[in-house]
Amino acid sequence: MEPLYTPDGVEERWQRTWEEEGLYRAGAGARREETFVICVPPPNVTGSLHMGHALNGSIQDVLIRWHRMRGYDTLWQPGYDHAGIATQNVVEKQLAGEGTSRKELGRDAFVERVWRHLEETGRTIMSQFRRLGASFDYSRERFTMDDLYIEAVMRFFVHLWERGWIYRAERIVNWCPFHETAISDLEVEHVEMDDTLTYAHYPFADGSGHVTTATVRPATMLADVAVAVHPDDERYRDAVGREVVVPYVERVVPVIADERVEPQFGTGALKITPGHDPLDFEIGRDHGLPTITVIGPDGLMNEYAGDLAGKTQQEADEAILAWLKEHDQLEKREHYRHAVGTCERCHSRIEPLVSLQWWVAMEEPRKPALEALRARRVVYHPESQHQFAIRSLEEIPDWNISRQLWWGHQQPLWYCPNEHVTCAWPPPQACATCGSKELERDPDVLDTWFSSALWPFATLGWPEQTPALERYYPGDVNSTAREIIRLWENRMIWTGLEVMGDIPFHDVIIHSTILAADGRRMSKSLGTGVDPLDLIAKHGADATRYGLLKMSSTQDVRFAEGPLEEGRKLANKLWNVARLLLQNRVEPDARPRELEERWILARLDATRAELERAWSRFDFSHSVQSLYRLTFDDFCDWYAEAIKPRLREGDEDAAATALAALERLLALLHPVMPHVTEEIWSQFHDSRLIVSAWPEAEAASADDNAALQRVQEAAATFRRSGVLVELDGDEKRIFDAVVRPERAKVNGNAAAEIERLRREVARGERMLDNEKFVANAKPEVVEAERDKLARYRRELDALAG
RNA sequence: GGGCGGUUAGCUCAGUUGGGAGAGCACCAGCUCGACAAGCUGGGGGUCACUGGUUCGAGCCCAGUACCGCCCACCA
Repeated sequence: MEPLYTPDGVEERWQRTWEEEGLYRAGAGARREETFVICVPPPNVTGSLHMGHALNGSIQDVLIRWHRMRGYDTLWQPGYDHAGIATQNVVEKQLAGEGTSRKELGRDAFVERVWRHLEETGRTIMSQFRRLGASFDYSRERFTMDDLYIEAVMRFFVHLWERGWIYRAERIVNWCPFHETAISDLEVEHVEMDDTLTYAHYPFADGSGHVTTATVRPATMLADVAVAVHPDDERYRDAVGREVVVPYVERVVPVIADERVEPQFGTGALKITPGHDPLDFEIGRDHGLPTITVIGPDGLMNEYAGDLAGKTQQEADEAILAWLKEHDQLEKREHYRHAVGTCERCHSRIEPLVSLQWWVAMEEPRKPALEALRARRVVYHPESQHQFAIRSLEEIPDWNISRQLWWGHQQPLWYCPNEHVTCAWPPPQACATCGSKELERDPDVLDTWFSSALWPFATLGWPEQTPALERYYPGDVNSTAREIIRLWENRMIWTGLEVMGDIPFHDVIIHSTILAADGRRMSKSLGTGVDPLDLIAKHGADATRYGLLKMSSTQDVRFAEGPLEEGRKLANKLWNVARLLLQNRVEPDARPRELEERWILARLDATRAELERAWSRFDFSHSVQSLYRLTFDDFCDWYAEAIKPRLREGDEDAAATALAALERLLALLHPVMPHVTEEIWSQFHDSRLIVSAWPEAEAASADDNAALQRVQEAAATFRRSGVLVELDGDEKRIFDAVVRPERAKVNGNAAAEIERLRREVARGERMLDNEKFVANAKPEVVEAERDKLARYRRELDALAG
């Protein structure tokens, strides 16, 4: 063994070995009936490992490896999401680069092209996860576009249809003019943009003056059907009920009153354009106004735009502005900064568009999920996110599930010439209503999240009642980032309750976001991303896992390399103490004989308890800190130093107990740092640590702990002041072994130490003289103060006397 | 505009029910001891964002202010 631990080669070797020996497989090493199941948030099939994956992978792997060692039948389910709009976007961009487009290719050729693209560059993340040491059951990899998975999606759709929860409605939706598809509210990204607010006169039809409205999109005036004001707005009291003339198109429309108009904004008069604005759509609907559409799905002015048909919106804006100027109806234009909806994939400006879409009515399906959250059968961590998840379900809108895309699950809906709709799977032979055989399938595909919502049970074989589904559903934990609570987590809960009759997991971990060092989000487009694979290459997978876990918490954290270096130091320290202890090849023996042996076994057990407590609460940051302290302070600095003289004398008991203690230390560290621990383990075991037993709880003696604490305090006093506190027996022996007073060059300062103790004594006396403190503080707090005062007085006497 | 979180050492962050202000890194000084200089020992460094309140006692509880971040949102 070399003195410097280098993870290169070692880590890859174990990753191969574990997988080849089947130790990653579901159920490997199981010694009990209970299962422990996590399904990974399926990454995009075209994606590559980023910091979020690496952090989340580390968290999940700690839980999986810990439970595997505890003997559970574990399954960590891997797989990929087809990521409809994202993947289609990538391929469309390629086509654009080749001077062609999906429309030129046609649907079948395009989908073929996507598959080819995935064969070349898809499905790479799972191998990157392997390099992190993630112990997925890779043999069970699933993809949302696998034939069996498609089957599940279709069957689930039909199930919802039969429940009567799927309906078609014409509504205003978020339309992406680049992808030419509707997207859900959750896929819209609001971005602050500079804009211009145009104030235009709408003359009264009777020629007596005008009302002024403000808009950022003059082109939409062509579709105006009213002007609305707030009912309590004094300025427009007389205007309500009269008629105005819309500029350019010179259409006569009413002035109406509606409470949803904000009197403070602009002029307080709002032009109503139901075809192109969500608020206007609602107001128009409630007032029985018609809907006019002048912008088409391609973002250009359509045939209802009269002489502006075929123009871009910008051209239409300019034409209308020119008209307003010419007719002296342009009041002013002013700079205006506001949030504009954009497509989160292509960043095109969202076009609110009235269109016919399919929806899932959420009123019924959300109920059991809400109940499960309220009853805390499913709990989000931290608590604030649990409350958020509940609020999200309380306010959940109906779900627009159809997307006008080609890459995805085509809806199992067919239309006959008589306009009947048939929903069926497998594909029907005839219309369910009229029996017509002329069926045409709905071209739309489903929202990507529709298939993701089925992940916990579809990956196990649903709708078939497979043995895997029987055994591994429901699962236990799900771990993810904040932003997909609504998109994914809540949906898995209601779909699980709906078709499986049970929740998919009982705990949801919402982990921190790792920000770039400057506090901005890590993102490819900003160039602020840090590649986890680079970190692994530099520090090793163990150190990277350690560092990321250290950075995990409930709040966002700025990325720093310090914690990873800490992890590397820990691996190296462990490696070296193992070198020391493995010099004496004896059988490990866990029967402690001496004080320091009883003490280190007690410390190991205390850390075991701390880890169990922390991991049960999904607190990983503190757990790795416990491991660091245990290894450096307790194991190396005290225990290893204390037994060195005995090892030198050839004390076989000391060597045997030391190896037993090392075994436990390796076991405790394994879930966090699997590679270095397995490598050391293999030096004195034929078995594999990954499937070895997690240490059992042991009884510990408080006296041993107190004795060691006396030695540690004596050491601190000696090092600070040069004063030797009297000790005897084992305490003296350990003190001599660790501190080596005969060789120590103590730069102690007794005078300063005496001064320090005097201050402490004075402080203690002040507190205990304070009657209100003694009367009001908890008895144990007062008692602790008395103890401390007594100790400081004792030490002061020893030094000064 | 609404909701949530943050502000503690030069940096990244802990601080569990109110009672000694901490860790790692960085910095300074001293140490080659039977594994480890990627080591060991010691040290310097803080108005716990600000203002007010409750309390014998506040980093922690309450009210407010400032700044930062995230999520949500139909002020045209």
